Amino acid sequence: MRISEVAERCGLSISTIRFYEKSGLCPFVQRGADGKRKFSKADSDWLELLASLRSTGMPLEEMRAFAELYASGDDKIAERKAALLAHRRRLDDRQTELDRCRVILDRKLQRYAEIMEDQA
Amino acid sequence: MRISEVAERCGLSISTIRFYEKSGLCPFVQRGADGKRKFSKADSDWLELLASLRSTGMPLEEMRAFAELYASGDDKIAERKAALLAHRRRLDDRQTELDRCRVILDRKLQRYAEIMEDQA
DNA sequence: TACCGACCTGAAGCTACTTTAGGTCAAGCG
DNA sequence: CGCTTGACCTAAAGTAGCTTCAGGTCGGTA
Repeated sequence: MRISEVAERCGLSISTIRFYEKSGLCPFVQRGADGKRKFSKADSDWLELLASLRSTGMPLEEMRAFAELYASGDDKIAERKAALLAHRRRLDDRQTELDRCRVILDRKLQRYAEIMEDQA
Repeated sequence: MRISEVAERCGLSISTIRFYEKSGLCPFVQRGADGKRKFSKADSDWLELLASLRSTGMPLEEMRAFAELYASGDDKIAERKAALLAHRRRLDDRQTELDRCRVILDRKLQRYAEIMEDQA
């Protein structure tokens, strides 16, 4: 698969994919004789997972550690699961924060609506 | 109110508050004769609102524009409401993305659980 | 043959902070 | 009284996570 296709699939930009490779988040991506990256289905899936971890706030450093576990195969499954469970909790925190902000925002919008009512 | 109290209340760090002031997000904060910032209740509330906008992804540039509307008082209420409504939609997008990532994460955790089952 | 589009690299630029270095001032203590 | 401590101040440098830019290599097409 070409880099543009993978970008399309996983929702990361082409430069972000290159940046991730350079940062050691997917060091296993192959190259063709022409020097271009060749992505397998597994590579694409991995980048999609990375994208969803990143977009919910996992730091690159932690993703790099996770990538290393991933690279050393199924005997690190327990550690990989632990890493994702830790992130799962962070996701719940995000949800809480999102709800909290929604309340603040909606209250403010309500107040604005009332002021505009009075002005009319 | 001292800067440390405001930081406590609104959940921003002291340096972030100073940085926000320098960036024009709260140019109205008063100073004492000693040069120290003196925050009113309104200042604190404003920073709390900023914090919740920021933590749900509003860019500083947009916050700065919002701060300008805020500074010019109640005749800009309609525009302020429009800005918050636009952000409200962004918040919904975040929610959608969060849900999407939760599904991916939970599916992955499920897979790991199965693999560990097989290994046992 | 000349150009186009998709890829490549390294380096600089950008956003939103955080950290550091160095300084002021009031309060408390021996 | 001098000394330290702690909370504040500033300007500047550092950091994370990208994005953009400048410049170069291909394979295919008019």
